[in-house]
Amino acid sequence: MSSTELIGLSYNYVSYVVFIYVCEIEGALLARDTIFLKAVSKMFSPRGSEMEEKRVTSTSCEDDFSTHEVREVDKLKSAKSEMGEVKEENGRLKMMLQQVEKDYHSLQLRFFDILHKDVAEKGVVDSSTSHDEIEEPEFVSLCLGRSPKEPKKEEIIGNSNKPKYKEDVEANLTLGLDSKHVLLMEELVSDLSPMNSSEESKETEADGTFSTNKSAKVINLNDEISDQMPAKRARVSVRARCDTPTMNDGCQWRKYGQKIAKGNPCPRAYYRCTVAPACPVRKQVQRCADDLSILITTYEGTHNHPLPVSATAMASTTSAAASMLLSASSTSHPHSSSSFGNAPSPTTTLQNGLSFTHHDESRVKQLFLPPNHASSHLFPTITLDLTSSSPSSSSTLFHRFPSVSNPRFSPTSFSFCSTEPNFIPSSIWGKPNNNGTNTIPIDQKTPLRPVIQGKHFQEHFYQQCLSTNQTSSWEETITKAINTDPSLRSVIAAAVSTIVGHGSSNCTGNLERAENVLSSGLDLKLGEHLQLASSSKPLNQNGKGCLTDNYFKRLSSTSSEGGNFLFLQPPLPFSLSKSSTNQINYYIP
DNA sequence: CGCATTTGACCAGCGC
DNA sequence: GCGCTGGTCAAATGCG
Repeated sequence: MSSTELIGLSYNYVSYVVFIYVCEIEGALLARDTIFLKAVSKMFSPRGSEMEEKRVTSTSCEDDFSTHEVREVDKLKSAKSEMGEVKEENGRLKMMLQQVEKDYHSLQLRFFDILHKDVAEKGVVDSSTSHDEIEEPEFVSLCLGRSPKEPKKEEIIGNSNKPKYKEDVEANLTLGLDSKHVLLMEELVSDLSPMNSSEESKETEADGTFSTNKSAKVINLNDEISDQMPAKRARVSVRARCDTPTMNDGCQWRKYGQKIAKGNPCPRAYYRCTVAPACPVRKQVQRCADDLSILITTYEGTHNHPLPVSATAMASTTSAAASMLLSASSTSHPHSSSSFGNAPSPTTTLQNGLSFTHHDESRVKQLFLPPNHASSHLFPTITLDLTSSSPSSSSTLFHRFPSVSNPRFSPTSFSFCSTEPNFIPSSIWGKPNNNGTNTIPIDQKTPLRPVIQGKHFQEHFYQQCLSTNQTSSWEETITKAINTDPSLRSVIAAAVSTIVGHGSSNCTGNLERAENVLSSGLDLKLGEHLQLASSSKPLNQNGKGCLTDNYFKRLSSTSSEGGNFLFLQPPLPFSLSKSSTNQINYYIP
């Protein structure tokens, strides 16, 4: 693994941390606001005028009154002091938030710096490298599965150097649940829908309309964002062992065609999403020719409607994969596009999560053809391999799709390892109904994306992530990866120390502490974190916030208790494996 | 009867 | 230009 990938991994990792961190602080700020308002309302409550009345009417009982008045004045004073404390706390939290953002930004810059250096070095080696692609600043998409940004989007932001993420966070320093806040949260959630990084489908554009429900406004905002996305349409292909005709991903599909595709005796079925009438999302389902127990599902398009909760796991997974594919396709072409298909070429492949690998063509040709061979000429395709069970079965870990005729988009493969033959938890994709189709109704009680607001979003968001019940594998994967690779640990430790280190001037100490945190096991207690992040009672009995303190204690603690490092899990576990080739992967048995 | 699926026809893109 | 292939359409069919 090159330094770039290493930094990329840590950058991605740290992005999760920062996101959670910011959410924590925002939650704390909201809580402080509540206290502040309470204090103010206490001051101007009817009891105040009641006190005035008493002052006038109870002149005959001056002793009683004076006692009572003193009591009320004391209360007023305590309320004022409380208000002052809250204000101070607010200020501190704001400062901390700004510091985190600053550190995050500097980390980002460092990452880009290293990345550029790395690419430049490779550019020297490979003279055929396209400079345009080197300069393409789409690495940002590594963050939280976000999509690459377009200059147009940056123009809107107003500062091309400032990440949108930061801008949004800054917008939320107003502490209000205003539209900006909703937009931020909405954007974050919308990134979890499949293929949001891809452009809106032709159908949607042709229709020019969206659903007329109350979510239309927010969806249009998303559409505005997706309209700014690059004109690439990524496809996400999921390979999974599945006995049923289709994999239940939580969405509702209608079959509209079936074909016998070349190179595979098994027919390919075509489905379109029917959750919303005009939803442009399609999927293709085909059995693997080599192993009939493996079902290959290829998703394409962007949902233009809120997703059922049961569909979010798959949606977020495919979205993240697509984002990484799109960013990788823009950043890796210097290596992949030059000679792929003709000579043993160092084809960049996102394999087993975040590592890169190189294949020669002879190997590539042994692997199966993609279900969408022809379309892969047009669209970049990423494969999430959910079938592998061990690193030794490397032939099934990744499958390069030979896109010889058009090397522009080298299909990319992710691999998710599992020890169970049919490991996809029913909690994620549910169970197919009798006829094998997916007819999971949208839970009407579940708040859909457009109505998720502010703090409630956080809870909802985390709950959704938690509901995927995939905590352990990803935690274990990352934990083990970090434990087994000292260099990775160092890089992440450095990144983490950048974030948590602002409280101390001792950078070395921070680094050391962060390394200790990492080596102590990175026991990622998402449940605990949820408690923290979504707690409706972030204050202790004194009315002072303990949330942030707890957070920092947890973050900096090196005790064996674990829970010392918190971050958001991705929707599905990205397993990392170590193979014998020149790539460095991480594998969790 | 309504809805979902099946299946042959049609179209577009690509390579030769 | 022709043939191949993937993708979609829509009438026919099946099912509850």
